[in-house]
Amino acid sequence: MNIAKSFDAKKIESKWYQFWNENKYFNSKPNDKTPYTIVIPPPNVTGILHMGHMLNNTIQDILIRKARLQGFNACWVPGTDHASIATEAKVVEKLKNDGIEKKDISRDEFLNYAWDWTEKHGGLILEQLKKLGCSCDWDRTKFTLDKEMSDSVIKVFVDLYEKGLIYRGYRMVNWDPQAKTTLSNEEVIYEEQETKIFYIKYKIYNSSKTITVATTRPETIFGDTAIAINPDDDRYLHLKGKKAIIPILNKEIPIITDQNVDSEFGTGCLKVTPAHSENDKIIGDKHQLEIIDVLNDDGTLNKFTLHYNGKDRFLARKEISIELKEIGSLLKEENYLTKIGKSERTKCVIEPKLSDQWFLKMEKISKPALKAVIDDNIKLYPKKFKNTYKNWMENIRDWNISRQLWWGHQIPVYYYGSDKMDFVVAEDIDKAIIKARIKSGNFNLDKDKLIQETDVLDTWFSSWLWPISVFDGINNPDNKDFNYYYPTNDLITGPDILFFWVARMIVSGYEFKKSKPFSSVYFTGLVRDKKGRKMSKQLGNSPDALKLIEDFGADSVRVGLLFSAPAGNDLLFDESLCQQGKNFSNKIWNSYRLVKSWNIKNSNYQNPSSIAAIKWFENRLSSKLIEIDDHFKKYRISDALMTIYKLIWDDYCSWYLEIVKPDFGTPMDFKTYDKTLQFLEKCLTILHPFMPFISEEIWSGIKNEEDKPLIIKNWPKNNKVDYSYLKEFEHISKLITNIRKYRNQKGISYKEKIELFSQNTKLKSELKSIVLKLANSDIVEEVFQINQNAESLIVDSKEYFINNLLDQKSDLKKIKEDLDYNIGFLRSIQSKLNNKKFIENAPDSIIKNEKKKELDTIIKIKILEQKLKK
RNA sequence: GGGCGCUUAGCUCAGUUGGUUCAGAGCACUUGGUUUACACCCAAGGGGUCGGGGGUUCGAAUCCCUCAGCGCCCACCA
Repeated sequence: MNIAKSFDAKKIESKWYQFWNENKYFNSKPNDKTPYTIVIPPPNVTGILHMGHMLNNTIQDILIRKARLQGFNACWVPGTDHASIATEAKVVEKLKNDGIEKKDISRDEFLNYAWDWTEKHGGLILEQLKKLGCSCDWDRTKFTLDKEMSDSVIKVFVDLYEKGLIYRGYRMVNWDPQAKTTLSNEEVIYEEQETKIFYIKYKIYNSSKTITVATTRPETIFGDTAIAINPDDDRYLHLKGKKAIIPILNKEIPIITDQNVDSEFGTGCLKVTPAHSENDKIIGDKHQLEIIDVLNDDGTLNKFTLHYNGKDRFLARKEISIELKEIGSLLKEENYLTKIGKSERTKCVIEPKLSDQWFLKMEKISKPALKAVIDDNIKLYPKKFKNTYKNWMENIRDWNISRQLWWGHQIPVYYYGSDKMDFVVAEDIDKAIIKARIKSGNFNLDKDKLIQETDVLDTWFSSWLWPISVFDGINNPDNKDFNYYYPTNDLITGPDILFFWVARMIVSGYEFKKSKPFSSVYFTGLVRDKKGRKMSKQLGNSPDALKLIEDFGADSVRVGLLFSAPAGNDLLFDESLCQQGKNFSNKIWNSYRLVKSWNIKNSNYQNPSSIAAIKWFENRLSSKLIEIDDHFKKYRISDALMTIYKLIWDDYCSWYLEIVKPDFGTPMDFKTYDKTLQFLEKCLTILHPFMPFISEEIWSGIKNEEDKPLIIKNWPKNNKVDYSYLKEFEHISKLITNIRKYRNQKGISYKEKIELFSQNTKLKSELKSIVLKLANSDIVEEVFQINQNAESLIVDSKEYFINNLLDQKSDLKKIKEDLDYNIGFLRSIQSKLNNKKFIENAPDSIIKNEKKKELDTIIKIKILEQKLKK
C-alpha cells in the first residue's frame, strides 16, 4: 500500500485551501437559490489571531460549509474593523519609539502614518483565518474605513441628526487621560482596588468651628464650590448658610443642603466638586454652583491648583495629603476598598470630565430592537442572554459617539462661526457650505471658513451598520446584493460585545431597514486556560494559535476547540484536546487505508454478515443524521461533532468495518465494497464542515473522476429509520460484548470457538453470522435440553448457554448479587403497580411499561434462580 | 444595591413538557491484548446520596421554598 500510515495534515492543508479558493467555491453571487449569510465580526485590522477568534471563526465556517453542502447559496462576508482607540494607540506608540510626538504633527501627517501602519500590519489576521480553513468570500472583504463603508457612516450620521436624534451635550463623560479621549460606559471596566479615604477639616468663616468631609480625591479640593449636607441631618444644620474655607486655597465656599447627600456615608458632609463627579454636577446644577475643572487633559493638575500646577493627579494627591497634614487640616486617613473605573484599552484610570460631546438618543430607536428579541424574532443562544439584553435595553442611555481621536470617521459637523450653535451637519463640505450659508444668512460665506469637527466617531458607530453596509445597503438601498443577502442568518460572536455591537446592530437594522439584521445570534464562550483563567498576554497562558495549527493541523485544532466548548459555556482550553482531534484524524485516515487495501472480486456473492451490516449501518446513519440536524437547530455544534465522532469511530470503524472486513488474503465482493465507499463518502460529507481538509483529501482518494469535490457535494438525506432492526442489532452487539467479557474473564482467546445454545431465541441468520465473525461464536437455537453444567449469558432477558468446562464456582457470588438486585428492582416495580393512586394517576403508557418491566424482571429472576440451583 | 445564571463520575459537561431499565457522554483511570487499517490502536471494566435541608406529587436530577458556594451583567456614595 502506498498510503502513509499516519495522516500528515501539513502536507495537504495549503493544497486544498488553494484549490477551493482558486475554483471560487467560497464565492457567492445572488441566484435563484436560498441564501445563507453570515457576516464576520470584523476583527481589529492590525490584530493577530487568538483563541477566541479561532473558536468563533471555526463555528462560522462549520455553519457556512454545512449550508453550502445543503444547497444554500452560502455567503460569508469577511472584513476588518479600524478600531480607533486600539489602532491609534499602537500608532502613537510606534511614533513615540521613532521619536515623534503626536502633538507635534498634523492630523494629515498622523493619518498618513496610521495608513502606513494599517497597510503594513492590516489584514494579516485574515491570512491567518485562511490557515484555519475559513471559507469566506474573500472578494467581498470589507474594511470599516473603505470609501463606501465610510460614506454609509456619514450618511447615517446626517440622517440621525436631521431626525433630531443626534445632539451635542455638555456632559460628564468618561475621560481616558492617556488616550486623551472619551470612552463610552461600555468601554470602562471597574476593578476593586484598595485606596485611601481622607478626612479633611474645613474651617468655618468667622468662626472657630470646623466641618470635616471624607474624600478619596483630595486633589480636587481646588475645584470645590460648596459643602453639602443632608437637610435632615441635625448634626450640621446649624452650619447651613455659613461659609467654609478650602484649606491650602483659602477660598470661601457656601455650605448648602441637598437630598442627595447620604448622612450615613463618611462624615455626612460632602465636598461638592461639579467638574469631577457626576453626582456633584447634579447638586451643582441645582444650586447654580460654579464649575471649576482643575485637571488638564493628560491628567495633570492645572493652573487653578497653585503650586501643584502641572503635577500628575496621583502624585498631587500624595503631596496634598502631606501638606494638609502639615497645616493640621487632615484629621485622619483610612484604607478604603472601592471600585475604580479603568479604560478597557489603555487600563488608565478614568476621569469623570465635563465636555462637549455628541450623543445619540437611544430610547426611542431601541424600542423595536427590544421587541424583536423579546418576541423571539431574533433568537439569542444560549437563552440566558435574552434577559441580559432585555435588562440593558430597558435601561438604555444615550450613546456618546464622539471620540477625541484622529483615526476614524471624522464627524461631519462644520462650524462657521464662534457661537456654539454655529454649525451645520452635511455629507461633505460642498453640501455643508450651502447649508451654512442658509443657516447663517451670510450668502458670501467662504468654504475656507468652514471648520470640520475634529472628533471622530466611536468605532462601534461604523460597525453597528456592518450587516447593512457590507452589502452597501445604506448608499444603494435597492441594490441586488443587499436585497438578496439581507437579513443575514446567523451571527456568531462573544458575549462581551453583546451591548457594544450586537444590540446596536439590531437597533440600526430596524432604524434604517425596518427589519432585523440577522435571525439568530450564537454567543460563544470566552476561552480560558484549563485552570479557568482568562487568557491574557500578562499571564502568558494564551497558546500561539498558529503554532497550534502547525503542531496539530487545522482540522485537529478545530475539533479540539469544539470539544472544549460545550454549548456556549466558557471553554477551558487544553492542548490535549487538539491531540484528541489529531487521533481522530488518524483514525479516519486508517479506515481509508483499510478500504483502499482491499482486493475487489467481481462476484455477486455477499457474506450474510455483510448484508446485515449494510442494512444496519444505513439505518444507523439515518438515525444519526436526524440527531445531528437536531443539534444544529439548537446550535449545539459540539454535540453535533460528538455524534459524528462516535458514528465514525464506533459505528463505522469498530462495528461496520470489522464486520465487512475480509479475512487476510481473501478478496472483497464488489457490492459490499461499493456500499462501504458510499458510507465513507457520507461520513466524510457530514464531517467536512468540522474537518474540511482531511475529509476533502480522503474523498479525492476514493472519488471517481467526474465526482464533484467534497466542499460542494450534497449533504446526505436521511431515510426512514427501521428502529426495530436497530434494536435487533443492538441485541447482538450486546451479546458480542458479553461473549468478549466472558472470554476476558476466563482467559479464553478469540481463536478458540465458543458454542452458544439457546432455547428462547430466534435470531436472524445473518445476525448470527455477525456474532460468529466478531465473537467467534456459533449459536445453536431451539436446543431441547441444556447441559446441567452450562453457564448462561443473559442479554435483554434472553438467555444463552455456554458449555463450561471450567470451574464456575467463582461466579456464584456474582449471580447472587445479580439476583438480589433484580429482586429489589421487582419489589419496587410491584409496589408501584400495587399503589392504587399510581394506577389512577399515571398515564397508560407508563403503566404498560411498568408491567413489561415487571415481566422481564420475573423472567430474569427465574433464570438466575435456576442457575443458582445448579 | 438591582437583575440573571450555575452546582450531576477524577476533569469538562448532556439530561427537552416530572414517567421508556435514567443516573449518561467524552476525556482520564484500571485490566488484558502487537497474525498485515490504526498503540495517534483494539477489547473489557470500575467510578456519582444529581451542593445541603425542607416541601408538592402515585412518582423529583427535573417543580416550589430555604441555606451554602461559584460566576456573569447593570448601577454605584463622595
